[in-house]
Order: sequence, then structure tokens, then C-alpha cells
Amino acid sequence: MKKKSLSSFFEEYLARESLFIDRNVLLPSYTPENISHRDKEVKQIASILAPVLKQEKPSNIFIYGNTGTGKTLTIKHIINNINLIASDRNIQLKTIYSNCKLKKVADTEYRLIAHLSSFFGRSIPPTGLPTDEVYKIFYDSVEKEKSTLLLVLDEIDQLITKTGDDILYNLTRINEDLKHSQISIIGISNDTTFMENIDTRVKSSLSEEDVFFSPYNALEIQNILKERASKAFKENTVEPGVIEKCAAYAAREHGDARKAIELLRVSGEIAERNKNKTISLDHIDEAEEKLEKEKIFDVVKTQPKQFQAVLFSIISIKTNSLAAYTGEIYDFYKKLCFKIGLRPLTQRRVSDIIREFELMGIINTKTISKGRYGRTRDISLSVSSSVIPLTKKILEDELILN
DNA sequence: AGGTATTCACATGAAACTATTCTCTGAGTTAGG
DNA sequence: TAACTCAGAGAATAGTTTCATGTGAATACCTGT
Repeated sequence: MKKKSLSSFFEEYLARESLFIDRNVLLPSYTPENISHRDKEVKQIASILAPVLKQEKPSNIFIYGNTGTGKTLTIKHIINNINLIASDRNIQLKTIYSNCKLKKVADTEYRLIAHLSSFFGRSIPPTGLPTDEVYKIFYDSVEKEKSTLLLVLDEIDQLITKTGDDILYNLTRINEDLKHSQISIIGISNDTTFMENIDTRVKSSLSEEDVFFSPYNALEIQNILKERASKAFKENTVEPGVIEKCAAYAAREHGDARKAIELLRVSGEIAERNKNKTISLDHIDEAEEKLEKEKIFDVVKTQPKQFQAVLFSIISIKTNSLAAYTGEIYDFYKKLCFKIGLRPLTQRRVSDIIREFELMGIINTKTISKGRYGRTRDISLSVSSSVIPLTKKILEDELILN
């Protein structure tokens, strides 16, 4: 009986007409043919990089701007084009794109170099070797290649803040030693203030050229969305006002186009699942809520026990009183640990954990001084109150399950 | 009243420690010639 | 004697702890009026 209904469900699913032509167009991994509203930047970067086609070393570039302003997209687009021409004309050129945020791939000095070496077919063990050794392997493989190397380091700020600026220094120094090859570094950063606090020597060598990506305004996001929507959805499936609303949402988030596109995609998915023929404004609201829920549930479930315990403490205190301070949370947390048989961490560590939750965007904190009564952080939840009870429930389950 | 010094309750920073995972090396062992 | 095994040294890394220093403003304490 059940089997039958299930198969009929699939039948129906297949028979139903999809709203999408190509869902991939709305995924973050999609690279469009041409990039709108970034002509100036494309031209600028292209002219800086053009010398590689004459076997000359282009300047290092530092690209910065907020998330979702098309930095990665633009650079990938340009790199693709250069690669095409280079292979056409038989020009010795190798480009490597590496995202420094990816855990276990390129988020430390050792791993970054190991990762880069892997592009030359050298596999390097995840640990055990001295870092110098890894540098040597990298150096040798680059030297043997006898070509120009364009190195794109995305989210380079993450790498530098985590491991210090030696890497950049070492990389630029390797370049000086190379005889038959040369390396150009293209650093991409989401943090617009990042350049201010790194070593001046490194600074001047990395940012021989600067390119700034300003946030898209609402109108530009609308255009981008329209373009994507026309490729992703069938005709007349998007109700009027939908694009505008998505754009407005993203403009609120500092012109983050990625978010707008994601919102549109999820709206489409919801509409399709509800068997609606069109995507309406209500679907966007639903999508927005769904995205927020997913964000927090993901975090909650994947965090280690200690983090969960801290978050649970925050939520518990927050639901009982208006203000939550570090001290109270730590007390609650310690009792909680005792109850569930967890070894409590020091307050120092818990303080860091709280900070990390803030970085994840789950809570907001504000350091305040209560004068004679000390200094602390005022902690508030930054997720909508509708998801809190459920989050608390999930945390409870996770914690008790040991 | 007005000004200055204290003081609280943490924040923030740096260094050191712990545990885990992994490679490399070289001594000892084994099996075949 | 060559091949193999296996323990120990050395690395990288994540997650902490320990120690040290910093900090903003409500109060306590003066001072002179």
C-alpha cells in the first residue's frame, strides 16, 4: 500500500511540469558568460594581467570588497579567458585558484603550499613533513614548469589572520629565487580593512595594484537577478515584484548578490514543491525564513558538544531574562556541564566560543561597562524568535544523547 | 559641588601545553642465496 | 645480504589552559567652598 503511494508520488513528480529550465544557473558555483555591472573592474584587472601573454610577470593584485560583489566570479571569468588564449597561442601559463577558507585544504601555510603543489602532480602528506621541505617541493615543481604562474588566493584574509603574514613574504621571496618561472599573486579579500594591519613589506609587494569592488545597488542586483531568472525559470513563472523584493532584501545585506540569488532559488523550489505555477511574493518570505532556519540548524547540529552547551546556556538565560552577560552564562554553563557530565572549559575559552558564535551570526554582542560592577558583554540572539524554541529543543536532544 | 582615584568583572593577547595524526629513519629480524 | 617490521623521533594542527595585561564608567573618597 505504502509502496504504491510512494511510486505514484514519483510518477506524479515526473509528470509535473517544473518551473525551472536550469536550476544550476542559480547555484553559487555557476559562472555566467559575461558579468554585468563589473565592466570597469574586468577591464582594469585584464589590463594588469595582460602582460602574461607576452611572458612577462604581471603585477600582484589585491582585490577587495564585500561578500557577494562578484570578486570571485570576475576573476574566474578573466582567468578562463586568459587560459583560453594562452592555450591557443601555446603560451606557457598556469593558473591556480585556491580558496584559503576551505578547511583541511588551504587554511594553513603548510596546507596551502601542499595544495598548490598538488596542482603540479606532487602529492604531499597531510602532516609529518617540515614546512621547509614542502616549500622546497613546491619551488622545484614551479621551477621545472618553466612558465608564468597566476596564483589566485581567495579569502586570503582568513589565511593571514589565522597564520600570520609569513606566507605572503615567503611566496614573494620564492619568486625572487626562481630562474625559469615566475609567480604572480592575486589576493582576494572580503574584509575591506584587512590590508591595514599587515606587514608593510608584504603589503607593498602584494598590492602592487588594488582593485576595489563596491557593493551592487538595488537596481544592479535587479538586473543580475532578471538575467539569471530568465535562464533559470520558464517564461511567466516569476510574478511581478518578486525580483524587486529579492533585490531589496539583498541591498539590505550590503549588496550581496549571492544572497539574492539564493533567495530566488529557494523561492522557486518552494513554489515548485507547493505545486504552484508561479513564484509569488509569499514564497520569498517563506524562503527567507527557511534559509534562516537552515543556517541555525546547520550550525547547531554540527558544532562540538562544548559549543552546543554554551549556546544552550545563552538561549536558556535569554529566554528567562532580558540581558545576558558572560558571567551568568558561564555559571549556567558550568552547572550544565556538571549535569550532563561534560568537563567544563575555562571562562577564557567560553569567552572565545561566544565570540565565535558572534562571527557565525547567531548572536550579537556588545561590550559594555557597568562601571563599578565591571565590564562584560551584553549578548543577544540575532536569529528571529520563531526558530528559538525549536533550536533549544534540538540542542537539548543533542546534549542529552551524550 | 566638583574632581580624582578605585575597583569590578570581565575582555583581550600571548605563550605554553596536550593529544592526535602522520612521516621518516634506522635498528633489529627474517628469509633466501 | 636484501627485504621487511616496527618503535621512536620529529612535525603539523586543533583545542585548550595559564599567565598577563587592558579597560570603561559607576562609585568611593577627597578637597575646597
